[in-house]
Amino acid sequence: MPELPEVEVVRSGLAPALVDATVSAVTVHDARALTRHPGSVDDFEQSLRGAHVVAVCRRGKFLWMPFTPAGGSNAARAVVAHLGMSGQMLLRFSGAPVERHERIRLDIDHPHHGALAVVFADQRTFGSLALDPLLPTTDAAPGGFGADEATVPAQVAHIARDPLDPALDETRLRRLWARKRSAIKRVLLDQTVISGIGNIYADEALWGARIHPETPADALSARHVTRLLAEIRAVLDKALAEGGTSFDAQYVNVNGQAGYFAHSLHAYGRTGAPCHRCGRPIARVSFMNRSSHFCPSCQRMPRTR
DNA sequence: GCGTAGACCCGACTGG
DNA sequence: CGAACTCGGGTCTACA
Repeated sequence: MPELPEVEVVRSGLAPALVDATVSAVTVHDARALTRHPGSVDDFEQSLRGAHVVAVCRRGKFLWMPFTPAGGSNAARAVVAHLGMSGQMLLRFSGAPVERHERIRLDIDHPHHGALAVVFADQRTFGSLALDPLLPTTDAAPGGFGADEATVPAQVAHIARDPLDPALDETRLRRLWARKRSAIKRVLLDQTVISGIGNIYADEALWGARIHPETPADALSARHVTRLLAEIRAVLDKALAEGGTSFDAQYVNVNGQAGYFAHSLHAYGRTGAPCHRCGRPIARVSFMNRSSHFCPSCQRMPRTR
């Protein structure tokens, strides 16, 4: 469930069940899901058993759950979750059968919802869970969506704030974009500049702003940048409202349900189909070892450099 | 030249 | 044979 809207769907689905819950058991089916955990599998299981979950937070495509350890006092660490290309967080009843591609299961007890299972399933294993220390944010603002505390996990510290974060530093963002000679699409995908945008929403936002994906970022006018930022926010908001983009059963919410935004796409995956603005066919080019979709007629490169 | 920062490629997987 | 909503480490280049 990879980009910001899909990850936010997961965050908001997990929060009611996980905030205030206590972890009763941890089952690691596949140690590859812990490649980003600094300690051993045993350390992961033992540190988490009996832990009390304080919040479910998100910045860009990263999720984290601050917790107080069994018998502990304050939340100094968090479970960091990244879904990679195919990760899912599923909420199941206690004792539910092992899911296809299930990598890790957390059994939890919630004061209102009772016993539940949180299942991390991941076909391609690019996703992971990890325990990570919480560090203060450099701007003293809350670490991300769903966070009250001004902290982020160490693994998330280098990730920029996302377009839906009120603490996003737009001045810094404009300055960074103005300095980059790389193609704007590449820059949109750089999570240290602005986070949460992946291949789908980069193509969609550039289509909406009528900007060619290979336009050098520093060639964009202030007006282009304003339009692009507005399109980014609009497409992410709309995708979130529609439950995210689901092409297949891979991208689902915590209850296994797909989102509807795939029906609203204008560029991504529409190779050869008529542009919804001008009717000319959407082009697909290979770019950075992945696909870029755009309208060659509506999205022109600027004439000057 | 050295050291550093930025840019970019590629591998890490499963499976339609 | 290799589509695919990911990330970061290694490596190369450019420059002070």
